[in-house]
Amino acid sequence: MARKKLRHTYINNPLKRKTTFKKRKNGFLKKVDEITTLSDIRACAIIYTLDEPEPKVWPSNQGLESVISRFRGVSELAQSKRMLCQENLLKRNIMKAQGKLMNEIKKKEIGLFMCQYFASWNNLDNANIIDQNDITLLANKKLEITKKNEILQVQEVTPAIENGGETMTEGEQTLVANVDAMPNLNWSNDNIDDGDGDGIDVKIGRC
Amino acid sequence: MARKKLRHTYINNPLKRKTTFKKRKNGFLKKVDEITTLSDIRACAIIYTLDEPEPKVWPSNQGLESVISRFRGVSELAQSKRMLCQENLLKRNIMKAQGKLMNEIKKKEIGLFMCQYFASWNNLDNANIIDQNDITLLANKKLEITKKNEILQVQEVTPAIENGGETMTEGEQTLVANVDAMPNLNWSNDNIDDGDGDGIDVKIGRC
DNA sequence: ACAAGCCATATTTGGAAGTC
DNA sequence: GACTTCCAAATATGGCTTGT
Repeated sequence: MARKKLRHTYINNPLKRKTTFKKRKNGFLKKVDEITTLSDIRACAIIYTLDEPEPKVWPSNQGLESVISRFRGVSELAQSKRMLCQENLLKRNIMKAQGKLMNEIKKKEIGLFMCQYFASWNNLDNANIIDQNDITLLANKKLEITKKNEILQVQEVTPAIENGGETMTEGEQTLVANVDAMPNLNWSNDNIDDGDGDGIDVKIGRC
Repeated sequence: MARKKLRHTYINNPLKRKTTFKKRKNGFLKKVDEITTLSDIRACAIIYTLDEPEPKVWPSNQGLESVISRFRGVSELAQSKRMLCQENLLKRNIMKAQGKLMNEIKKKEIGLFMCQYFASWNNLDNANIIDQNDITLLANKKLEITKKNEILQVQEVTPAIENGGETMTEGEQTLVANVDAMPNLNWSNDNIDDGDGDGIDVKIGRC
C-alpha cells in the first residue's frame, strides 16, 4: 500500500497481481519470521503456486529442509518437491485444456500436501517422548471413520467424549484420548464448494 | 513497529511478549486476509496457544467454521476445540508439574491438530471430482510405511519415482501417483530436537 | 492483568523508471 | 516480461495512558 489506497479486491491484471503477490509474499514471510522470533510462536507457512513449481515453505525453505534432511539422511522433501514440480508442469498443461477442473485438483493436492507436510513436520519433534503411535492411530482412525461413513453414511454418532478433564496424567495417554475424541472430525464425502480457488496457495495463514 | 526499532529477538518480558504477540497476530491475520483476497492465494493460519484455549484459525474463524458446520450439520470443529480446550487445561496442569515435557506434547498435539485440520479442510473441497480415495490412500500409505519402517528400519529404499511428466491425464490418477510417489516422506521414529518450543503456536510461522 | 485507544515512528509496498 | 531500485503514501505497531 502506497500511493494508492488498496482496494481490497482481487487484482484482475495478471501481471500486477503477480507482482503484488511477490512483494507481499516476502512481507508475509518476513512477518511470520518476526512473530515467530518474538514470541516463541510456532508457525508454518506454505506458499503454493502453480506458476512457481516449488512450493514455498516456512520455516525457511532451507531451515525446514535442513532439519528434514538431517532427519532422514536424504532430503525426500526435495524429491517430493521435484515431483510436485513435474506434477505441476503436467497439471499446467491439463489446466490449459480443462480449466476449472484444475482448480479442484489443485485444492485437493494442496490439502494433501499440507496434511503430509504437517504430518512429517510433526515427526520432526521428539518422537521418543510420545511415539508415532498417535499418528498411526490418527491414520487408523481416519481409515476407520472413512469406512464407517461409507457404511453408516448418516449416523450422526457424536460420542461427544467429555472426558477432557479427567485423570490422565501421562502424555501419550492424553494424546490418544485426544485422537479418540475426534471421530466426528470425519471424512464425509459430501460435496461443497467453498468459493473460487485458483492458482496460488499460502499455507499459513489461515486456511 | 514504532518509537523504537524492533530488536529481532525473543521478548523475555512475558507481559510485553504477550501484548506484542496479540498485536502482531492481528496484523498477521489481516495480512493473510489481504494476500488471499488480492491474489487468489489460498492461505491458512492456525494460531495455537496454551493460554488461549481455542486455536485460532483462518480463513476467518467463522469463515471456515461456518463452512464446516454447513458441511457437517454440526460444528464438530467447535467440539474439537472445546475438547482441545479441556485438554489444554489439563495439560497446563501437567505442565506445571512436568515442565519441559509439556513442550513435546504440545508440539505433537499441534502437529496432529494441523494434520487433522488440513485433512478436513481438504475434504471441504469438491470431493466429488476426486473422491476421498486419495486421502484414504494417504492414510493407508502412512500405515504401510510405518509398518515397513518398523520392520525394515534402515532400508533407504528411495524408489525415486521419476514418472512425473509421464502420460497421465486424469486428475485422480495424477493424485494417486502423487501419493504413491511419496513413500519416502515416511514416519521414521528417529529422535530429533528442533530447538525450543514453548507456549504459542501460529500455524504459519514457525515452530 | 487485560483491553482499548492514541500517537509517533518503523515498515511495507504500490507505482514509475531503468536494466537485462 | 522479470527484477531491482527509489520514493512517498499507507499501514503496522511499540509504548503509554486510562478504564475494568
